[in-house]
Amino acid sequence: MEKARIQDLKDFIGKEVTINGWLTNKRSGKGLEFLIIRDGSGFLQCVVSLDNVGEEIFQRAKTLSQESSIEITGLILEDERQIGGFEMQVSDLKVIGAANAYPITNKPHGVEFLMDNRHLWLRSRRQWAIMRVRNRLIFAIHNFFQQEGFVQMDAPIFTGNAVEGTTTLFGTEFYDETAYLTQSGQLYGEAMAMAMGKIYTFGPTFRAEKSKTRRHLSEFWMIEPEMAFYNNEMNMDLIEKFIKYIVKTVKEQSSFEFSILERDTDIFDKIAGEKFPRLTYDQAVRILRGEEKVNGKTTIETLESDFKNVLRDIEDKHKAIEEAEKEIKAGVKKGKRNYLQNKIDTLKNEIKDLEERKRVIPQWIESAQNFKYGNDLGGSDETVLTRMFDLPVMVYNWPHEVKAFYMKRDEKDPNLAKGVDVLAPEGYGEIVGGGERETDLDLLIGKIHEHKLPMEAFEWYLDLRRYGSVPHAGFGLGLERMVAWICKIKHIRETIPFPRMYGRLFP
RNA sequence: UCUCCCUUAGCUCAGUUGGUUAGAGCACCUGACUGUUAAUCAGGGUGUCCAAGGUUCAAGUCCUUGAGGGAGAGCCA
Repeated sequence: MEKARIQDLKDFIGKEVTINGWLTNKRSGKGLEFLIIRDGSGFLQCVVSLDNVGEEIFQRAKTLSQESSIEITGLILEDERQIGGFEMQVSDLKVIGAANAYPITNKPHGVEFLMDNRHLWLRSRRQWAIMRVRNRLIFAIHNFFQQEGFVQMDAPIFTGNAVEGTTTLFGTEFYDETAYLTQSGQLYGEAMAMAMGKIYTFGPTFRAEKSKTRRHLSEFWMIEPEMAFYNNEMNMDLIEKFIKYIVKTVKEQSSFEFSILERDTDIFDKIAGEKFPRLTYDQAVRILRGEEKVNGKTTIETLESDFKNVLRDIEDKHKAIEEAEKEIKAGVKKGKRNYLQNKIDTLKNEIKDLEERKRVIPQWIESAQNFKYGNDLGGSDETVLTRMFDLPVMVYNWPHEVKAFYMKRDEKDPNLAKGVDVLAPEGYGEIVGGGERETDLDLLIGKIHEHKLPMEAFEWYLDLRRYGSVPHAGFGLGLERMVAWICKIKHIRETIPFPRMYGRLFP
């Protein structure tokens, strides 16, 4: 019997095939078993009918437990109602490996339980979809840079010194010396760019920040392009072209995954079609404080109307809960009661989220109004800024004090550095940070002193300015933050197969 | 490092002003139902109420300390 993967079933309509997979869910009727199987490439409902297969195979199907691995054979039919659009009329079923009391059921579980069972959680439909999008994203990123004539390079993971002195590093042993796990491949990227013209790194990055937030990992993957003969303007053009390419490609290739994730992809069309707002830091601060309007509204006005909407939503949901509870009290059938109880639970969770927003929006308003010129943008400030545009927002020309030592000083205003941050919409915040690099040897040496970094460790880097220095620029993109935003996942821990974060080293 | 919240059955949770024998759904098992979409319906039993100490006639419930987890701030991609 010919074997097939679920993703290729369109070539097997009306034919009999064998599929290897796992049972993900099961429903039953008299003389009928509906097995929902997955094989890694998709999902398929397989119908086992007592009349077709006989008593022995039917019993096998009836007692099959969740996540048992099987070899299943049958006729493939088109059926638009089913997941994936196909269905199998089963003629044979073999059990490869039975699963006993699989811990993750088709009902809700808590975060801690799921994280402890991450090795199994990856089999679930949502996690499957996220990992598939991640895969597509990685491929699209490589495609983009290869098409643009970039050379991929691997930067070292062991490093002898910090790139940005402020960040905490993971120390490790390197023979008789102390080495640190890399927190950026950028300096090495600059060296390689002088050899290749345009390069990009794609590798793991480690930061020992004791951050317990939804946007932080201790180990994450970063893409860092670096281009010779590039200024910050060209850099921003490239970033915009890059993000437009990514969202367009991923939308085309992952529609099934996005439907599982219930991700509305309309915003990707807007992003691919419209020009990204580019704000100087000064202008971003004015907008944030409510001194400058966007589309006729200030941030304060926008947030206050958001706040009112939140209050109204909370009230509506409380009313809906009351009504459902009344209905249950009046006495309904068990099925209806379960349905209503589920609805109430969902509403309660939604209210929790809304209460969180209700608590937080006034704080955002206050922090935006009182924003101090010269500071870096905080998490809420980023959310507020992007809320005004519903597009990725580029903020450039920053006060040089908040940026890294290698950032190029603005010729027109020595207080500014030619860096750029790209803020993702929908509350996701900074996904890209980059800028033009300092080429002035003396300024660079001064900055290394200022940041109290060990000069001898940077001699090789200074050589890049001594031998044929050119204007150059680049940026860094956090893959997991990108995946989180593209999939509209709340927490970054679901965007990488086995997250390493503060308080989590297993499994 | 700081602030707030949580910890009750294998899992998700409810448990009123402290008051008798701590509950529900799911998972699991048995049966019913010939097209189910988290199928449904009937039946079946399970607890170190996170730990230690305290208040009280009486603690899952109140207090103190500790452990684990979550959300946020700072820092950052």
